[in-house]
Amino acid sequence: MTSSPSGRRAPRGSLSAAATRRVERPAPLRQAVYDALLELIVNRTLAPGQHLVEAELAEYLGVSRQPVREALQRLQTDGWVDLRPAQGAFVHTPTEEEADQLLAVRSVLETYSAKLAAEHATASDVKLLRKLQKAGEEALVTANVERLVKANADLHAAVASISRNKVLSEMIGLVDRRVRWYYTPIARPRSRDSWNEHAELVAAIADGDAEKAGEVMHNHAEQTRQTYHDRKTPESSTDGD
Amino acid sequence: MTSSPSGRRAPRGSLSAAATRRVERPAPLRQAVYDALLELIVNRTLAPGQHLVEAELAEYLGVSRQPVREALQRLQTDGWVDLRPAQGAFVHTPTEEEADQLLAVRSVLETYSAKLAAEHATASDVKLLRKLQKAGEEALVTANVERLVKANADLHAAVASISRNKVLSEMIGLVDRRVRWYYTPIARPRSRDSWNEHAELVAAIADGDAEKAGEVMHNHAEQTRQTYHDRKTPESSTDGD
DNA sequence: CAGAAGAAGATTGCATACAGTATACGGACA
DNA sequence: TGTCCGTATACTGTATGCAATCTTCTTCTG
Repeated sequence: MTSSPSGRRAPRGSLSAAATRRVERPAPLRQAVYDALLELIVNRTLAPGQHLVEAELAEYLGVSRQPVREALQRLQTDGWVDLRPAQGAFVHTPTEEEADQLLAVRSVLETYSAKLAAEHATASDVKLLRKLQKAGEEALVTANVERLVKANADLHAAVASISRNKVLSEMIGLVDRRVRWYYTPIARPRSRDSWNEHAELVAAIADGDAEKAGEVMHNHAEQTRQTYHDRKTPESSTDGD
Repeated sequence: MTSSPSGRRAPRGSLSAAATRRVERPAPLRQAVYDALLELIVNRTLAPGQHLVEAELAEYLGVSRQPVREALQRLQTDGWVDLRPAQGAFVHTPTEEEADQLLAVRSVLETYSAKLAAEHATASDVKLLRKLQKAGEEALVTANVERLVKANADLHAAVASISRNKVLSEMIGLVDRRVRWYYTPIARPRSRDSWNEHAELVAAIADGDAEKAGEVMHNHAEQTRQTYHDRKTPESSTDGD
């Protein structure tokens, strides 16, 4: 838990492997801790409402409390944990209301991002989208839930990226992950419809039809929201949105 | 700086004064530090690009490095500083591109919030809006820049609050403050127009006309964006947006 | 004189130690 | 027997110390 004996930087030897954007910077431990904790929260190892004791997390992750605290700070501002003064961190418990509000905001943001994407998409962008779409369809036929969820997230992220608005893109990323967190445990069989809508979306973007793209995305998002509300009989689980 | 001798909680004597929501919680130092640093950044005591040395800030604020570090964490995730590994914190330097992207996102979010506000506004909500509008108009005639800026922020915040979507409201708050930070140093004489548009907005919300409210807010935001781009001759300074 | 290697200072990152506060348990008293 | 109070324990909040790293200045060499 204490100290790694030697250095932790990548060797400076050859420039050959410089393909990777940048050599891992000193690799702040807090970032690793943040990722680890987020993973634990998302996959529900740490249940909503659970009290996170710094010392326990620190020991579990093999670091001191300091990086854990810093990670918890970020997790709070990103909405994953609540930090009650003098009491500590608690995994955030999503409410019905909050989930709906997030879905609403996501709808607005994604609609806009789809519009922008249609305006800015290059040929290679469209190519990427089609590739992701194909990956999704394949995951659909193999009924591989994990791949399906990932394909879905990738496609949406790609659209956001193509919008060329970084601020927007980051915000969508944040909102999206939280929505998925709330949403995933709820089984729903919307995958086929969902990917049909994706196909429509990609087509609209390829055409550079901003209005259409926005409309499709809006309906897509509202469908998801509706599905969320309609859930009553948790059928077989698949990806969604 | 170190320890307050006695307790800091309010006496439990009578419940009469329970009007104040909650007794001041232990008041985490990091929060105070966060507020202090944000203030210093916004009013440009800490210039964009400036290197923030933890030890200096700590001494200046009369605390140890720890709370400063935690505050810097939050400031980073909120977009006010950049935290370069092993180098420290630097006040974020806004680029043209980023400012425009923020303005775009804000436009989308505020438009939506105006729509929702029109749908949810109660009589007392409208009353509050009219009061804020009046305060703005008064600040306008007295040409009190500071009051004008505040009145403007208050009105927008009120609309966001009336939308009854907390997630949205918080997001707008975040984006708004950053926009204002980029925007304020640029002189612009849009106040009169701006408050006329505000009046229109309030009227639409009072009518419960969501479409109209959204449209007015959209135009309002796009005007601001336009003004931002058109700035060439920094005329007399006033509030804006 | 230009450029590179080296050393010293400054600053971050992480770990540990201490103090203050909240919660839980147990006993005394009505 | 129930309630209140006091004590003990656990955990957070803050401060300090140390090692690793980055920056800058100096000095040496071509």
